[in-house]
Amino acid sequence: MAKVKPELLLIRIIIPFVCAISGGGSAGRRKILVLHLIRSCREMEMKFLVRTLVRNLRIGAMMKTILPALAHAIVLHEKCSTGPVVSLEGVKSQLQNSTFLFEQSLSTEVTEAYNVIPNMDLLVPSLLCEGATFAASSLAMVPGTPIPPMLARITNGVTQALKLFHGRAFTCEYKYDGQRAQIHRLTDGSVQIFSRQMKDSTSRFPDLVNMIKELCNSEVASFILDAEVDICVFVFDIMFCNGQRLLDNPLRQRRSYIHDLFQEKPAYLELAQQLTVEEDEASIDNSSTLHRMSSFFEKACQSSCEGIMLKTLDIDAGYSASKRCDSWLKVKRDYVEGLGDSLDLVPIGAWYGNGRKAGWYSPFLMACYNPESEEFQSVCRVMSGFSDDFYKEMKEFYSGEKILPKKPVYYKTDEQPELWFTAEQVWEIQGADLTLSPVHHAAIGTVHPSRGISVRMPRHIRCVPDRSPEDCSTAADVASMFRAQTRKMEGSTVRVVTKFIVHGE
DNA sequence: GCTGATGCGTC
DNA sequence: GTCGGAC
DNA sequence: GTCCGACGACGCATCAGC
Repeated sequence: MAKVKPELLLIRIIIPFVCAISGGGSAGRRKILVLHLIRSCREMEMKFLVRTLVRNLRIGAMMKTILPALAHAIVLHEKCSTGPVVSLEGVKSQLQNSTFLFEQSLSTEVTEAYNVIPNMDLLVPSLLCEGATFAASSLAMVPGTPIPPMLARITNGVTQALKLFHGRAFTCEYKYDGQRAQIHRLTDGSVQIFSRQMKDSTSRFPDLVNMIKELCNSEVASFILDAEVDICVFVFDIMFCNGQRLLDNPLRQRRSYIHDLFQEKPAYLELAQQLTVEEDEASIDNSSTLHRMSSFFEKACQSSCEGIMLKTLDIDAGYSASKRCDSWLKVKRDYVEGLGDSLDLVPIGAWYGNGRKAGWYSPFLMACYNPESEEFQSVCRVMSGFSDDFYKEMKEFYSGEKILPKKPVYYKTDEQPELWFTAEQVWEIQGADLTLSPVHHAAIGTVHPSRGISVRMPRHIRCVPDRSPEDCSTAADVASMFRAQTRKMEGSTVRVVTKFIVHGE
């Protein structure tokens, strides 16, 4: 192969090459291209080329860095275009004196604007046009451009939540187990739906689009709604309505706008189930309030919801786009002590960690025990809930004799960890739900012929000391927990038919 | 045309 | 989604 | 307090290779 003379690596030249590679034998051609790229690298380029290829740049330059820089650029831009032509150094020294504070405030404005409308295609032109006079509020919300959804803070129980909202009116809502959907109606009458990550997912919900068009009142021009969608649409907030930005209106007010937009259609489009606690009831000493909240939470869980949300109604009750806020709290079943499904599992293998966990084991492969077949059957991987010190301990503990040369026949799993361990310890693992798994073998053949059981969002809670691996959770335990869970779901809600068939793109 | 691997997006 | 840790 | 990077289970679409 001819030696490639190192040329400047330019993204605009490389990308079309990469994109063009597809079809038969493309893997080989891709390999050659990467080889050429690597040969063309100089100094630091290799590091970032590789990081780019594995899609993990790890340079810590997120919007927090970019946005102030953008503000800085705008100030420089203004200076250069309005004042006499001076050297960049001259501009910089000027800035340090008079404009420094001003630049800071512009930076705040830019950041604020970006939080609400994270769209450079809108932000930059507006900045160039308005320059130093730019204000976050002047960047108009546009239906069709998603805004980052507001997020909630984790709370470990109804009592803690009530304590946090002491003296303020608030609402409790079911937290439905579905997908977050931001529903936009544009002035031309079309409807667009965005996911939690602000991806356009309109095409995945064709039936929902039609229903929205059908159900909203004729005088409605445009809106942006926040909702959870599973088989029904549960609307819980509105951020924009008929040209009006509602982000700063308190939730109680925003809610009234929702009522004006639609009639509810049970099992198709509903407002989220809710319970209101008024200011004078919102006291930690008020046992009646606590009781109402607890039973509301119970009811939510029984209706196959994940738990409840709590939101202030009047005070600090705006819609804070993209922020995880104290004005929205969530209480999930599995956060509450003793309510979640927790399993005692045995680490039977592990992979080597990456990045900041390089040199440690992460994740670990966890298994339950099946005494009948005398097998350890995998349940899940786990990488969350460990302290750095714990990783160090485990690196020392699982070494030497405790690392097996190959997978024992009585370990059952489709996973292929880099290392197999002898069964030694028992760890308590907590998760949100149990699921049927295509890869894990726990209780395989009992609740499903070819699938085992796994656990959603597993995390390590603690080590269970003085427990022999054979005394961990059994396959039968896991199976019965799984059955209990599905029973609960069938017994409660009126989940009739799937109305929103999710289509691929 | 089928199938296993991979990527991507949901939680 | 969860979590611990760095800042 | 906030942010960030470690990674979890799954289902689906797409692709590469036979």
